[in-house]
Amino acid sequence: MSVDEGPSAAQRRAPTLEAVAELAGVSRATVSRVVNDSERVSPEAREAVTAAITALGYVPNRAARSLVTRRTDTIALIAHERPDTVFADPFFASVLRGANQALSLTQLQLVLLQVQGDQQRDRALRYVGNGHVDGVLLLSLHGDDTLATSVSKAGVPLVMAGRLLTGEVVDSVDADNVGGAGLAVRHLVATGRRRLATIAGPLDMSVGVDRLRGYTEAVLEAGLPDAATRIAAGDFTEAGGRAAAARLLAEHPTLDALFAASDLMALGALRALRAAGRRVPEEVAVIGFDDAAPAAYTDPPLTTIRQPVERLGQEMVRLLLRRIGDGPGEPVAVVLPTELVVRSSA
Amino acid sequence: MSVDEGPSAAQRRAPTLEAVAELAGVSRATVSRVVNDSERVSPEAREAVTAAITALGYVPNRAARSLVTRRTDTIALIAHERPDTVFADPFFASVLRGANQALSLTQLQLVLLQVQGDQQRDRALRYVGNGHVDGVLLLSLHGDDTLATSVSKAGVPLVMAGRLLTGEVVDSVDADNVGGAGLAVRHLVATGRRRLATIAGPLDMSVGVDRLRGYTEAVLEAGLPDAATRIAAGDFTEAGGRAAAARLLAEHPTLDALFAASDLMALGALRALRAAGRRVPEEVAVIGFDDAAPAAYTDPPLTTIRQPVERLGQEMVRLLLRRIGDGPGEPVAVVLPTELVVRSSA
DNA sequence: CTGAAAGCGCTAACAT
DNA sequence: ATGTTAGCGCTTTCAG
Repeated sequence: MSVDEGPSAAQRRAPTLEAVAELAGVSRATVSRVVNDSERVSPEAREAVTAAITALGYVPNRAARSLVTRRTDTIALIAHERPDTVFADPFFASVLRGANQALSLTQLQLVLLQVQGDQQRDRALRYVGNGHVDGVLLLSLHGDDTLATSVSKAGVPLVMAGRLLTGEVVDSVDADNVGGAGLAVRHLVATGRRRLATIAGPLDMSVGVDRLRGYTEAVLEAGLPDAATRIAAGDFTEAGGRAAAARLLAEHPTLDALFAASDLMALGALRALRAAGRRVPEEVAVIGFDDAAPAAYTDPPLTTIRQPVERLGQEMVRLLLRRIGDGPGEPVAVVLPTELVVRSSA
Repeated sequence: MSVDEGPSAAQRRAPTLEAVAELAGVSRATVSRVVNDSERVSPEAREAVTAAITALGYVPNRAARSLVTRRTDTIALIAHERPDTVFADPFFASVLRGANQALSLTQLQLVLLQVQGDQQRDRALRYVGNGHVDGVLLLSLHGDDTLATSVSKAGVPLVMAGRLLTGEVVDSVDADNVGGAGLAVRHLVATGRRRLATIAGPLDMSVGVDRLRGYTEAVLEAGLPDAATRIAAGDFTEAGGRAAAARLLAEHPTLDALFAASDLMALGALRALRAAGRRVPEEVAVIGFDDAAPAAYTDPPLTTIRQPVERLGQEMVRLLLRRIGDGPGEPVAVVLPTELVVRSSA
């Protein structure tokens, strides 16, 4: 048995302002005022209108409104990813969740713009640049910054995650990656480790750069200059982490702790260590950053530096809303705290 | 240094049809015809218009168009989740990716409607019911079907993932869960296992029901009626899987194979087995369904039944587009094949 | 094949 | 405090 469809929504025309006005015995303008709860409207009028609205099930027509106000009540989330990349990135999903949450307090809608090739890039840019959205959230997973500046140049409010490596400053929200990496190092040192090494992320992304910098600064501060030289590059993937760990292990057989700049790389490191017959954490402690991939899935659970990914999404929206409301101004860079989450005895 | 913002997009008005018409020396109507590449337009006119369009960088104003056509060129993805649920579900992200991919071939935009409480539910329903979108993709993670029927009743084209348990039929795309579970059982039996048990998913979701049914039918067919009684309920989470496995193990200490109806539950089972000192897969083989959670993260990698999650998203969009284009008709239920992916010697 | 004209439903001056 | 009016940019009859 199929669900009864009735007349399609496109056919059965929704009630208009006009209808509400008539039923309430006022003018369209008054109804509009009530709907946008602006200006002074007499209590009686307001009540009559409200009643009519509920009676009719009136919902404002977004298109009509948008046509005159030039606002769209819509913001775009642009995820710029290379063809090879996983859109199913848990980081992305968590940010999305946070953003949606913050947005659910407003009347705004979120549209998703996935950018892969140059063609999609241009399409997204045109879409955004032509007033189809009130603002843009940019998740530039690859530190590719031309999108950010393009959007910004188009005069559309923009908030990005992370920061640009070019030195240009746009509104952004980021986790305290430098501080977090320091946290990891100090934890390892405090638990007696001395021969540290790190698996760094891609250095064309601010997050990769910052986590490496945090590591380096902290090991130097701890009086472990050698550790600052034990660096292997990873690419934020499990395979990359595994390979990097294997290399480090080969070059520095005596290392007793590994800081991986991402959760997936930490997982890879764990595997490499196991494959090499090293015991974790007895022989080699592993600590990773937590980018929302299931770090807790590892066995044993790895100690991690947690960044508040969901909150990051929330803050991005909050900042964007502020910018949309207040207009342009000095760019703001919000930095969210990171946190050490001890999960094993490492 | 901050990015130069210039006049905001809202201020600097985008070129209109009118402008294009003037530059091309034709009427607005002709430009409109060219833009919608419809009707007969003389080659010369078409060319002049095209040139003017590129010269001006014209992009149609969606709001204006939508106002008259009553189409929105927008479809909504509704994810209905209970408060406790993970939006960061890898399944969701993969479906999203697939949907976006299919959509990128069109001019449609995707808006995301996250539904958590009743309030958000109603809001989404009003939004959808009032012609703000041309169609709806429903990811009812919890088998809650009232949303589906509500949307359908509102006359808005709808495609859901999975199927309704009420027996109502709406357009849907689903993986072959029954067949997949059968695949798992036959694989286990073929590799010499005889004392099977299953960790079932929630039975208020079609996916839970179907995977259990597939298991049951297959073990009966294999002449293992006892296996049909060894069922523990899980909730698709790692913790649930772990607890269920522990229970099964306690009741049936001699079991030699476990079919988990989700990847996370398979992971939980793996942990429970390890905690109980059982070796995997030597003593107990574990096989799980692959819902896009990182099943490959387990160590050893688990053999899984893969469902094509990304394609599911694509097919949902395709079906929806067809429905939007062709209008109502007999509901279609697309079933996607599942596949055995052998990863260990289990 | 093309143009003129009439709105789509709403908001925002401007009156009153 | 409320009503009147003039569009927003586009599509779509209807004439020609």
